[in-house]
Amino acid sequence: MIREGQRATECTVLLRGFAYRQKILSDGDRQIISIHIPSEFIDLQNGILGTADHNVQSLNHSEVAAIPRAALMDLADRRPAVRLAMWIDTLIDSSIFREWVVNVGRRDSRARIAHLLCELALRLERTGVGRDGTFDFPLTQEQLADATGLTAVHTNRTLQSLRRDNLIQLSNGILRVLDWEKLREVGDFDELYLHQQI
Amino acid sequence: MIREGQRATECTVLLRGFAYRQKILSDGDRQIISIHIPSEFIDLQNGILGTADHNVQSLNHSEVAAIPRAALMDLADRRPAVRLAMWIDTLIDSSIFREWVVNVGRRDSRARIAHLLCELALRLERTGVGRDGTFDFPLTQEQLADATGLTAVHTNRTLQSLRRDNLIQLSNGILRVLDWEKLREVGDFDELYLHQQI
DNA sequence: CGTTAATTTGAGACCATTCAATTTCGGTGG
DNA sequence: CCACCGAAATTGAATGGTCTCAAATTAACG
Repeated sequence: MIREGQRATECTVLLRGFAYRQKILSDGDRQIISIHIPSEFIDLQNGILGTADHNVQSLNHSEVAAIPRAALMDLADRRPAVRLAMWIDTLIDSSIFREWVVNVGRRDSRARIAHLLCELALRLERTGVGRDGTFDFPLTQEQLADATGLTAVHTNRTLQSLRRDNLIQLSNGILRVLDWEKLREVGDFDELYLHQQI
Repeated sequence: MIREGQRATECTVLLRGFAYRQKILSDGDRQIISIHIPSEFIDLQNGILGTADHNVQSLNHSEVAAIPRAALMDLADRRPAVRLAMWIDTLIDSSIFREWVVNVGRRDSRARIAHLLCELALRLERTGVGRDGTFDFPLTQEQLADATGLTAVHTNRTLQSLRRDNLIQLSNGILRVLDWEKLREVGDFDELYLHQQI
């Protein structure tokens, strides 16, 4: 959808499906930097900064709305409320990155994955996708690994351990959270950083 | 300087000295999320979001300017250029976080530290602090460790390995980059993400 | 100088990786 | 509907990078 180094001419909002942002290292390894669910801006920052510093890919069949950069800037100039909302959107984005730094920097594999699952489940719930602790979750284990800084093999084993403890159920692209409280605890999850309290 | 959960009433700009932002995990571990040098905003995002989601600490004796949140917002409303500049400032912040996710997520200890040193050296150079590859660098090895997701012990050994290869010199709070190109290569460093090209 | 913080060193343990092989799953064509 | 295929998930065993714990050395500072 967007390639690193590319000049931004428009901004896109994800309407349906999942998307993710990633960076590729010189040795071919990759790190997934964020995962996006419907209704989220996926490259607002590129629109403002001008040059993309990372790639954006769609995860499954997805649908986006592209807004010309100029139109967006014009809107921002004329509507203070919209402008502030967009700024806040990018700031929450930023807050999530900070938490991800913590996640990959200081948590062990179980906590990393539990934390990521908590975050996504909560965000999905908040946007009304999925309910009763059941969500679409189209990430492969390899993608999950690249998002948590682990290998696919170890991600597999860690997921098994979370399943064994009856914290989650994950198969066929469907995630079911069986024990919210425990999962939160394992993932050291505190949602303050999502800045979602209304 | 700022404590997690605290309501923001003012924004601060760092005038002298270093500062850093950190998050403390429930088990007491900590992750340093960013390091700030003079002339940078250290909590603009808190000013806009309202609640701090992390702590900010000063590293050495430092000096800051505190701007009342209301005054800043007022300025933003009346001066489009300033407003955009502030937005861009927070976006570059965000871009740096993304790179840090990659750094702690997918690079080994040598690369992590080399990358961090490259980033800071470049930022210091750009703001005119230090020259000839020589910079103030007041981080202790423990803080360096918390910024790279390593332990202090391993950070020590890794620094020794970088010194042994004549890439850097680091002691008494002074960093000297001896071989820019090699250090860049070891750290897999590409400055695009700093968005500093003028 | 004395005291505490910071750095350095050593050895052993462990979490996560690597490499390779096997099994399961989802989709496709005959 | 079954056979087939590639992708994804799973398993095993060995390796290795980083951690842990503890002690020694050096630097910083009043």
